[in-house]
Amino acid sequence: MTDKSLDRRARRTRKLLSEALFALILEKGYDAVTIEDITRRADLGRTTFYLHYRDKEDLLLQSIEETADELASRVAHLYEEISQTEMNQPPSEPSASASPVLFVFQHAAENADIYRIILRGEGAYQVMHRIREIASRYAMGFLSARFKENNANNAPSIPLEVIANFFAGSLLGMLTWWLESGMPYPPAEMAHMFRQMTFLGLQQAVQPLSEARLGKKG
Amino acid sequence: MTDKSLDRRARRTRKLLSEALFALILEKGYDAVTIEDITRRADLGRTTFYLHYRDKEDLLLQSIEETADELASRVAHLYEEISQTEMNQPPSEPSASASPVLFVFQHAAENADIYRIILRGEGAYQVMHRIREIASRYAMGFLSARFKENNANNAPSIPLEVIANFFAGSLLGMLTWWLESGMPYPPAEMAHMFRQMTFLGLQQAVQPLSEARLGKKG
Amino acid sequence: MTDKSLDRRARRTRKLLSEALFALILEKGYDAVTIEDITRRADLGRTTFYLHYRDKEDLLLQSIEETADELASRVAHLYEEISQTEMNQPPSEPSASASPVLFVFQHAAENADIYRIILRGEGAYQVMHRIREIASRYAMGFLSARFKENNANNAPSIPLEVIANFFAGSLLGMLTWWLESGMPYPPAEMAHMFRQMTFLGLQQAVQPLSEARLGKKG
Amino acid sequence: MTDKSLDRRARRTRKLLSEALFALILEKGYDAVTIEDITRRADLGRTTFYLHYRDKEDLLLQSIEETADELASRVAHLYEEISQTEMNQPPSEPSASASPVLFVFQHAAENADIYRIILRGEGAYQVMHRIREIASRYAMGFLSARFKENNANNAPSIPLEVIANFFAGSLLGMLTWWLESGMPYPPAEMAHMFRQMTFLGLQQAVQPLSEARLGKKG
DNA sequence: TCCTAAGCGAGACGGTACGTCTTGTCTTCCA
DNA sequence: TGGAAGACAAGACGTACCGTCTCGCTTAGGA
Repeated sequence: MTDKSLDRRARRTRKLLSEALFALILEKGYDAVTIEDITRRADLGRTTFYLHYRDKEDLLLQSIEETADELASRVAHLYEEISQTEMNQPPSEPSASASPVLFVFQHAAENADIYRIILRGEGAYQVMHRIREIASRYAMGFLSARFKENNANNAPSIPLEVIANFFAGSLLGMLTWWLESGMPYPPAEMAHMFRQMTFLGLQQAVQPLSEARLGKKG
Repeated sequence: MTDKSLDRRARRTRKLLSEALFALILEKGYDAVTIEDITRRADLGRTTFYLHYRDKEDLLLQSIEETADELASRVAHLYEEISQTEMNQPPSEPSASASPVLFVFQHAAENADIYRIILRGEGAYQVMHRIREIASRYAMGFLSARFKENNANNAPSIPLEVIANFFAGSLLGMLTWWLESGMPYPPAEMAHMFRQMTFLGLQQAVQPLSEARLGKKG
Repeated sequence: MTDKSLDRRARRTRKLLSEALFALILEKGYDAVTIEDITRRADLGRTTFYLHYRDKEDLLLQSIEETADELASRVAHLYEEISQTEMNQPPSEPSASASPVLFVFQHAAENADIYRIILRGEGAYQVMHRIREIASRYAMGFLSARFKENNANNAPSIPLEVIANFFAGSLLGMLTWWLESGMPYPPAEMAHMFRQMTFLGLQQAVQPLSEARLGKKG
Repeated sequence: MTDKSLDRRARRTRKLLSEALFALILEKGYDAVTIEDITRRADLGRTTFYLHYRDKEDLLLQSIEETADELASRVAHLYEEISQTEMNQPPSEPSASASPVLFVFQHAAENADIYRIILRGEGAYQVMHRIREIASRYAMGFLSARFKENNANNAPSIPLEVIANFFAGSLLGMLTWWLESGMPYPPAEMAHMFRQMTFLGLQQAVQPLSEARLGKKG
């Protein structure tokens, strides 16, 4: 069954099903959602579900796939742009405009429901894993490039793998908290704060005036 | 039914059940574990399960409770000690010995199975939530104390709530990755790296020589 | 769910179930029969049982219904015939050919298994009750007609209700004994003996020669 | 565990249990009664039940035993008396005073609850069977004696076995109907009507004036 | 215009797990 | 020692979903 062979009707059916699933997950949680719940909500017969999906999980994964793919490819694009653009700029001023971090917060805001579902770990541990991987892989690439540039012959004080996963974990953690709290700050601000905390550290965040800190140090 | 009224036999039964559950979750994943799986493994009758727990979830939660409580109370203790001890020390040198962060990594190493289950979000989203809260609440208290000390009249550049959740998210992210990767570094090293990345930022991690950074800044 | 809407498959399933039930009741007694026994014997899934019946009792009752209805309607037919035919004949010669009593014994012989189950009171006290009512109601109608014909202005020495129930009780008692003893006499003979005992009394049965009795009476 | 070894306390416990059982059977029917229902009603622990009885059925049987034994022995006594007394009396005048039939109705009236339970076939098919046997055995003996007396060399027109079972069936049928209808006639009247119907036949009952019948015959 | 393949609804069916209920055994502790 | 309390195994119960299947209906696009 090629995607091409799907006529309009089938496509509509699939859309109805995935919308019903998302709505129901947010209402009752993934586990409590029944295939019949889904088809009843979508006003379809239970048999029809199995005409299109193997599983509740299959439906969820396929429904999320699109969003995840979009995120992954856009991040990849941005990463390439940045690699070329920022190469010649001081790393202490992380790109503000087209930053992948900003993009992620924007993307999450646009697809808040789906992100909430993913980040809650509803049903599909794998999806969360995949998102985590996308983030850490991006960080990995970015960091290794940056590191090579700056310290070609010194090993980093912290293994890149650790840094990448720290970065990914922080990002997912921030996203989760942000979405669960009802997105109390705009994406741009979140991205800014996130970059500050990530790159400059909490110390600087707690002591806003860099002079204060440097003064104490000196 | 007071815990006190539980005689030795009942206590043993409960222990058998929770051990069986942990083992089975790690083998097949929470969802795939059946009540009968559990009782068969524990060599008990299925009815007996319902004599002690309402649910598979009830068993999991009660079994985790202990570990979570232990963690929470120990962290609380450590926090108090630190509040008193570090008050008079420069914040740029995070306590290394009795640090709560170190303690968490140690505690996770000791209870690796349970942590893995919790952090995977297996079955109980709430448990993960609770752990996240413990972490962020601790961070909140710690940061607000630190902030008051240093900048009594300046608002922090980043809201404390955001910082606390960033901290909690990072910690859980690190723990998750660390446990899923088979704990490739000892707890002490993890705690050290985590503190570095968290407090001093990734910039410093990528550019190991503090001179380099300070030089660029200066 | 009309009987009409049941397609061939469902009808077959129901038949398999009721046959299995009858066989098992005769093997182990109603109480000892398990739903799973029934479905295993019928080569069906246990769930399928509940698709068609609420209960073991529901299955039994529905399965018996048919037989009971058949009996009731046939008896009603016979009763009407007799009412018209015997009206003009001396009541001292109970109809031998199309007698309802004979019919009942024949019907019981044809459906021996079901009758055995009913008369043993296996599981369903109500069924036995219904059969008893069919018999007593028939007798009631028959007797009241006969009585009016003969003694329009004299009250019977025994209340008709009592007579009718005596009749019904005798008939069921005879049937029970007959079936439990392996039907040692043919239905016709049973009907004949039953009519003799019922209408002419045991006295006559013990003293076979009518002369002897009449002589004593006269 | 001899009956002798039962001290007063144990005897009281047993009595409480059997009373509870009877009450509960009449309330909800034998099948619906639970061991715990019984012990709760008797204000005893469930374990205690098993100290005295194997089963719910065991309790019922043992509780009924007494009544059944009493009936059987009294009927036996009466039978012997009658055998000696009525030998010399015309059978057309069934003994009215100390008749076993009358006794049975009286006994049933006195133990109405137990009889109702037995005759409904509640739980113990065997008990009903035993009662039926007592009745038919008695009738058997009585009839064979009577028959020998009157027609030593003629076979009876109806096998004695059949007559005896007819008699027993009629009696149990009458009793059942009588008790279920709330005993609408006094025992003596029931016994009288029963004897009339049984010995003289329904024909006579329907046509109260013996002349009418004899007239038609002639 | 028909006809024909696909989407779809209805619902029987086998299967697995659930949580509940009752039973009968056993052990411990109390009066 | 009789009884109370209650843990436990065993197993049937009725329910809820699941995924498969068969049977018909409808409906839109190609002959």
